[in-house]
Amino acid sequence: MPTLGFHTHDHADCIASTMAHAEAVCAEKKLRLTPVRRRTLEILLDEHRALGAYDILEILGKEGLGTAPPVAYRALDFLTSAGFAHKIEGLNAYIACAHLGSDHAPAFLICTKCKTVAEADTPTDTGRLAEAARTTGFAIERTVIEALGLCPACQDA
Amino acid sequence: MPTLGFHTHDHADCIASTMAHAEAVCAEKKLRLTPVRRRTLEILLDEHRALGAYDILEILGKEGLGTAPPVAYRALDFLTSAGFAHKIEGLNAYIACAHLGSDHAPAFLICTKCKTVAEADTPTDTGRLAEAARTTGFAIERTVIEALGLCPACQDA
DNA sequence: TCCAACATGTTATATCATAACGATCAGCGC
DNA sequence: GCGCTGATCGTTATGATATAACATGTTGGA
Repeated sequence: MPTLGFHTHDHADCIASTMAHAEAVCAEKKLRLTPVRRRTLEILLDEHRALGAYDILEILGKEGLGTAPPVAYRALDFLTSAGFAHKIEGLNAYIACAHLGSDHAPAFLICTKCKTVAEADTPTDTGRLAEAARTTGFAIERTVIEALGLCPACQDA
Repeated sequence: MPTLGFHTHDHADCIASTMAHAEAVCAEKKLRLTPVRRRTLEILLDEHRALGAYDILEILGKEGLGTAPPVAYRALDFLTSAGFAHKIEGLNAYIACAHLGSDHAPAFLICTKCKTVAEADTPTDTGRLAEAARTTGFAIERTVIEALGLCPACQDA
């Protein structure tokens, strides 16, 4: 069942619980949630929308955490590899994972106006892509499932 | 029923029939299939795999059809707007549409090694994204549905 | 014929991303 | 503690993708 995000929620709690979860996963898997990585994840969670690598870099720079592009890209690589964040290919932007903990093939509804993103998780082994892959012998490594459009709020405006 | 592309086929015929179809559509919709646009579509059909805008530009340049990036991007914008080509967001590359004529939400199986792309068309009003959009009031303008991985041939190699 | 819309040519620049290399740091066996 | 090893970081430079802006040319209809 998809869980979606165009609604209000306890934001402070969602940040805190996700950070706690990320720390637990890092401890378990011997990953290192360094200051830059931690802060990058916080920024993504805080905004709750898709951010470009250079948007993040600008914030990191103001806080003295680095100014060169690789700083942001390395942090984002780590977060996406660990499953803590996803890349939105349709926007060349990044977003915190809204479903930490489940092994998932994320699907996104992306508002092109306000850049808010709703994440709907789907099983990894069903759906048209999985079916097509099975019938052709294709080995899926990664899926990109995105819908670009306008969220309810931006349609009204 | 998806039609997929990791198999041999009559390539000359597939190019000819697609070009003929494109011309018919342009005639009907009063679109202008100019030399650059026509040649760009031919290039995409000829390769039958995802090509970057600058790959196309290089070929166009050798043929005297233009050397500056906007030449390629404008042709690609036209082709994608008209539905004759699609952008593969996961590769920042472009490919000719394999299902000209049907109003479709394309789904792709993309080999990251040889860049061959299989296009499976799906109805525009079903599936998880459409369902999620309906339940949230999201207005979909465009969908990006891609699986990146290895095709049968590249798995063996 | 003239106009308006569309298309093209060109320069410059914006945006997104990574290669490469040396310095530094954390964990680990001794 | 010492030194090894692999991960991480800081930095410079560059590569790859994409568009803004504006002048010029072309097309087809009023």
